[in-house]
Amino acid sequence: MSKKPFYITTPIYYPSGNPHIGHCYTTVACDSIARYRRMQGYDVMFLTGTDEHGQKIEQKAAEKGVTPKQYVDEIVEIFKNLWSYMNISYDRYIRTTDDYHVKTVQTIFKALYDKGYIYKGEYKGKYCTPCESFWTESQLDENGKCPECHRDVVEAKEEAYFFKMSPFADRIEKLLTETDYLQPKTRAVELVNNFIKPGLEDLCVSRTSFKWGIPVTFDDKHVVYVWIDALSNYISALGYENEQYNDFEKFWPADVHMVAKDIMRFHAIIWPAMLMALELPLPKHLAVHGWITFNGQKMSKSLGNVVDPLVLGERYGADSIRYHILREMALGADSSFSNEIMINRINSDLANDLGNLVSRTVAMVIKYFDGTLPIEKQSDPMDEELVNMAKALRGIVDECIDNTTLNIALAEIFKVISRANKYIDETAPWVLAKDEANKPRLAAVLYNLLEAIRISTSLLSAFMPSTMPKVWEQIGATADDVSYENAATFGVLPQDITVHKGDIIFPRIDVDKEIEELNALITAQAEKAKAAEDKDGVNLEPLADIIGIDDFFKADLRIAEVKSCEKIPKAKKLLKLIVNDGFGERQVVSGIAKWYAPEDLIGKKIILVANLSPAKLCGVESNGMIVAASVGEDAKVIFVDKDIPNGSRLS
RNA sequence: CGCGGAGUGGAGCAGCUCGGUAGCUCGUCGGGCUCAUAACCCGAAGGUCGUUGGUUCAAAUCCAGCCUCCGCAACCA
Repeated sequence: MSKKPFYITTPIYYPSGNPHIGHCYTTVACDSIARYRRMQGYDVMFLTGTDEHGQKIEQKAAEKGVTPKQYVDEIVEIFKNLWSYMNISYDRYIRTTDDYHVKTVQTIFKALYDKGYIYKGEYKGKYCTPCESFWTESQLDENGKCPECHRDVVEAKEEAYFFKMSPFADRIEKLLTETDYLQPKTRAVELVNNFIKPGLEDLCVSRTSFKWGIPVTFDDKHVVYVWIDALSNYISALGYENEQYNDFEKFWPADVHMVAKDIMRFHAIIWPAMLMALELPLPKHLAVHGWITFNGQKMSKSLGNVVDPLVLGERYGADSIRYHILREMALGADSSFSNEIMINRINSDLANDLGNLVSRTVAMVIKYFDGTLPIEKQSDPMDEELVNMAKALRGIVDECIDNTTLNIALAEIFKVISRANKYIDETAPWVLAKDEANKPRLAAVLYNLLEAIRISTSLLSAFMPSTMPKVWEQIGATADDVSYENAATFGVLPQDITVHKGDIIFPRIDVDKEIEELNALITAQAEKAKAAEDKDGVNLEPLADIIGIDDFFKADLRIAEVKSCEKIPKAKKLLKLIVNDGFGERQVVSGIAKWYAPEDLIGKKIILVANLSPAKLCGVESNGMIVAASVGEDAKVIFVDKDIPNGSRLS
């Protein structure tokens, strides 16, 4: 009998920095599903990896003075260490720099080219430099200018290959709206309205502006751009068009691609289009989860709230972290992370409910029966509810795994654990123990508790693989006792089971103390990161190419005074300013609304790029540009002395 | 009027498809128990379900308007 295959993937992560708890969530979720499927008897292929090409990696490596490969090698080690620490049971780890992957990508690129889906797109095209967009003649506006910003377009300097997406638009729309490919489906409308209805644009799939990528075999000026390079990993890792592996037939199409919402679009539209072009079957499900937010904010290094999963793991154990993120995250929605939420969760569910249940049960078996239950038992109608709940649990969890609702799976398991705690109160074993005549009843109660624990923890072991075996040791269960097959049956443990007192499985955490220490740790970490960045200067853009003084004077920089300023309602980032440049008043639009309120600017003098060609932003005309300094993600407007007259030129 | 989602006791969420007693976890307060990790069990307080109007015998649930928040798109000239 051959086992049924099950193929699940994480995205391949971009190693431009260390892994954080967001990477951790996706990977832990996939790992739990993979483990559960293995328990169920599937032949599982669980793939993760890293996406190692691209300009950003090239730059980062250059800043550090190492080759891109050396740079990624180092970070890949960090990823692998974290996965090993978190007990991630991946079957394969793919790196896009692996030879076999390179071969697959090159073959795919050529195949799409030969089929006519990829074409060299630039030489007849027009390029709008600011928009970084190519346009065909027909797309230009009535004046032959960029249809987006209505400024001059130039013959493109960079030729590029394009992937024709439009032939697949209808099929992709159907895939999103009429099948259960996308989980949850709520975002399908958004995708269809934003991308498919307006017409799928052809996708630029090669670059000549950087070298760190997979060369196009038939045109070595070009490297393959991220889409085809990265997305192909899901099939190259199975040996599609390469010699490294040969289980493509067995595992494709994938059962689940799990991704965070920021890359949903690529997996919902581009990836299916590629597969359609290659005439390959489509994956069955795309499970999209949200971000882990920190106290409601998106995690970011500059906010100093990036949580290092390794630090947390060392303090509380990998399984506690696994449990917390799996329990908090609902499919499709963001979940809020904070040290307090996490510690409370660990305390109340793992320490108080589960850990304590094991502890008190084992203690009673030892106290009342010297560790070994007698064969003779006496059941009671009172037992039924607990027994039935435990027996039904496996079916419920199965369903949750099918639907990728891991948080619900955990909630259901903990319902049984909770019921078991209640059962102790109902049966009051310490009362039974007072009368020798009640021993058979007492033995039955304790046996039922051990069984409830056995069933819950055997199912839980997919989610918390390292601590559950410790429980089994204490309740005296063998590997066979805690198998998936036995998880739907009550009464599997031997009637004369012997338990063993062990260490506390989930120690209670002192909330106040830990939060204080964690906050200190995070602050220190943020400061250290900041200091390192300042030192390395990684925040600074590289210096631009040398220019002559003539080039400088091409830009006419003038002092101007802000007369009035208001927000542009439709735009989030834009302010509309009326400035006096000495000659008169003009309207300028600037993308600084995030950092400046209109009243911060009125009356101030600023530097204006006065001879910039006019442009429309969100439909509002802009004549010129306000000079500002970029400080990391932020922008700081350069204010100048009040005494300088309007219209003075910078030279 | 670009597209979409969401507003439910102190916090986080479920319920809304298919109207009929507003539910869960945590927190708070009170009680119980003593097997256990100051854990466990029971009970209570606390919500006009964003707002206004409509449909209906009956609206958290259906319809319309409005307010607020969030995401996507657009947009840092």
